[in-house]
Amino acid sequence: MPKIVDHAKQKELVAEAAWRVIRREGLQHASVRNIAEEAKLSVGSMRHYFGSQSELLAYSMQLVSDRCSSRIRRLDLNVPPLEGMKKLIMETLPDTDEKRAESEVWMAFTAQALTDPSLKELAHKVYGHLRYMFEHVITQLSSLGYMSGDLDIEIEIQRLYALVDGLVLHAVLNPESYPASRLEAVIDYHLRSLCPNSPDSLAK
Amino acid sequence: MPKIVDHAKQKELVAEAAWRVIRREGLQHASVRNIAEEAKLSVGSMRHYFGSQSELLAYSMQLVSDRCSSRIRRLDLNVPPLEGMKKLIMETLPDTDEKRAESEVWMAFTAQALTDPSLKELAHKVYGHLRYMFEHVITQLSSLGYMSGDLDIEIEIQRLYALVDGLVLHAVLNPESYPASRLEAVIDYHLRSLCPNSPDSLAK
Amino acid sequence: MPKIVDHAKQKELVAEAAWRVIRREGLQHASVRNIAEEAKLSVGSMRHYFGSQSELLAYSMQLVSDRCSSRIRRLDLNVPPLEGMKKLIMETLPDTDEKRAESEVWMAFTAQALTDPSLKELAHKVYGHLRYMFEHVITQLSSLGYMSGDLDIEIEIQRLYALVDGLVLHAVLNPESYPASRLEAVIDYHLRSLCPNSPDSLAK
Amino acid sequence: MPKIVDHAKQKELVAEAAWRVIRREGLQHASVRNIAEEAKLSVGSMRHYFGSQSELLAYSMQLVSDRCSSRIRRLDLNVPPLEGMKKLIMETLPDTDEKRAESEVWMAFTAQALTDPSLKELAHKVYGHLRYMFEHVITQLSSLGYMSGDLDIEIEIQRLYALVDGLVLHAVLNPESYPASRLEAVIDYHLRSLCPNSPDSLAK
DNA sequence: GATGAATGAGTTTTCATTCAT
DNA sequence: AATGAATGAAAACTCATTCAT
Repeated sequence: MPKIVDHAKQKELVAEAAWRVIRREGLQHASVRNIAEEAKLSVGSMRHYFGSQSELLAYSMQLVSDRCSSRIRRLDLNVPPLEGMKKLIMETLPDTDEKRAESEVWMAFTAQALTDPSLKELAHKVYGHLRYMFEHVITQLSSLGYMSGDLDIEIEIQRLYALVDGLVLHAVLNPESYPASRLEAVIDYHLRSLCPNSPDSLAK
Repeated sequence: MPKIVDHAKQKELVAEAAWRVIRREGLQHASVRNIAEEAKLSVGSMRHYFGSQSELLAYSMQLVSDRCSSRIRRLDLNVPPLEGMKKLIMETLPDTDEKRAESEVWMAFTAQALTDPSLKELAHKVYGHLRYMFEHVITQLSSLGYMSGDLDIEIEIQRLYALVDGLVLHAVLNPESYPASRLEAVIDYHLRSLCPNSPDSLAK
Repeated sequence: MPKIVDHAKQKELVAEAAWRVIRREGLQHASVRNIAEEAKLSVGSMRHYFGSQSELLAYSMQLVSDRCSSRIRRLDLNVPPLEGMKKLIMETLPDTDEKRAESEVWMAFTAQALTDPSLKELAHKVYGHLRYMFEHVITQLSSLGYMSGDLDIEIEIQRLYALVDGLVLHAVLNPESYPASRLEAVIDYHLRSLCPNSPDSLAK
Repeated sequence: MPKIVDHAKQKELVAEAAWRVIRREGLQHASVRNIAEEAKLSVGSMRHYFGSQSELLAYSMQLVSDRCSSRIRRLDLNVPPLEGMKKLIMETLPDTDEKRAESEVWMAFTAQALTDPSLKELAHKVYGHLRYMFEHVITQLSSLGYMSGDLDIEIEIQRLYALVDGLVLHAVLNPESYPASRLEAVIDYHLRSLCPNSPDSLAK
């Protein structure tokens, strides 16, 4: 079914055009017309891929999450546990141009999700997935005995997740103050402070 | 003599109407028309107070920052230092309805600032002020000898600021998971982990 | 395949609707709305033909000039030279309803061009073309030896052009005082006074 | 009654502010607000001088004509007749900054008068006055025997008036091509061609 | 399937005018 | 008398969506 593949590919191309418009002009200018122009398509033919603007935007938001997930899935985790956890975390941070693009777009969608129910659902789903990932990180480190015994697991999860999202926010707003090296340094620092008993060190 | 109206007060009333619209329907529906209706003014008369929509929105964004600043200025800091620092931090977190409202509005504006130069300027200014406040918190705790000696001041500032903004974000997106008590608990926890040598404890 | 519409023809129809509005109500009422209504189109669909009001008005102004040019181009100049020159001149004068319409519209645009840079450019271009035509008329008559030798060519050009534009103005403002016969008489008179040596006479 | 004088003076100041707006931005931007701002008055207080916008604009148009009339009235005509006639004509041409301003404003109003009945009346009245003045010029020169006998008086009047208004138009549109000296040269040239029998010459 | 014409509702902004003080 | 607040209408322009071809 080659047509299907083309169809899916075309949808991604349109969504990426949407990303470019959103980054350049903001979500409020991500009109069907502007996106069609950016994708070099006619307004009419975009309707074959997306039945409405909401559908297009929801797909574009979903694509950000999918791209991040598939990066994480492709990660080689045959490394010492502490470094593996760090790798997971680093995948969510804007330390490359591509990831910076995604973070900017994600942030725009997140703000929109506050008042747009159709986006809100996706925002919550993704929030849940990430929360689950950070839960995994903390429980792993804890069950490996890297963390000191009296730590509060739930708070550590919330602290780590908040730290990461706060860093994403600050890096997006202030990219020049948050180069890849700085983001990595903050994560290394936090993980080290969490894991005084780790036998691995975060070589860098 | 013209009709006497408290110009400044009227501007605040309009800005607060803008907040309500933004919270209810999002920034993209914060049209002059909708805000005028919410403020129970005619569109035309709103122009006496704000010459353009940008001006209105910039003022509304500024007001969020001003409200937070004045709350901080009114704080009674005649308390043990660690508790004082905590009070400063807590003022920025959405632990009341009023502050939740401000946070939601602030988040919408922040996302918009990514692509709107006039808002970007204000976003950066406020970012600088907050960064300075967190710098103050960390250097105070450090110079009081509460923190262990080998901590990296710069990273601690960035970590604290990111943690706080991440918490704001999560609390706004997931208010039911982040009641006031939870926000306070995370902050207490972080401060305690920073200050193993503090003579004060954070009574709760 | 899209609905088939003659794009160029449609633009002319809209521009002619604009002319009618301008003649009836003046340039200041030549709003997009009024022109759309006159053209029996929706405001929105006029945007397919003209991206903005300025574009529409510039096109409408250009059309006046184009119509006059093409009339001149279609002129049969296989006549005695003096009569040929007269025919050129007469094409610019409002001696028919159609030409009166064009002159009225042209005058409205010319006044607007004083303060509207996009129209000013066109006004100057057309001014140049007409000036060139009158230059041609004077130099032709001169090189044929029709004019007396001591005439100042440059001044004669300016005098002829000013006379013609002044007549257009007066005929537009006072049509009942300037019927076709009167306009022709003034031009005949001026040409005769210029060409005492002409072997042709301007039969009338 | 000093108040009355002030009132009249104030009206002139407002009208001159209107002129400045019209010259700078065009008649379509000569709104009550813009004129009030230019005149440094409040919108409300302008209502004490002009009951409506039409009234203000009509007065502003009238003022152009009045200024020109009073300049002509103040003219010293104790000079040879041909020079006197030239002086009359030159008063209507834009050969100084002040007169250029009036001509520009007049042209804007004249175009508007085509479709605005309240201005049309004034335009016609002024047209009549000027026509009368040019009639006077031609009949004077004729009765003095300066002109050759076989001239057509009526056509000469229309020719002179059209020439003058055409020159005004061209000078306003192309000021750099029509400095004072050029305007004067064209008028001198025309008068000389009209008056081959004049004993006076137009010294220059 | 693909295109672009068409539409009507929406946006911000400017405006003349009225009115309370 | 003088001011500026208030209003509702009208302006240009953008938009998502529908539809004929």
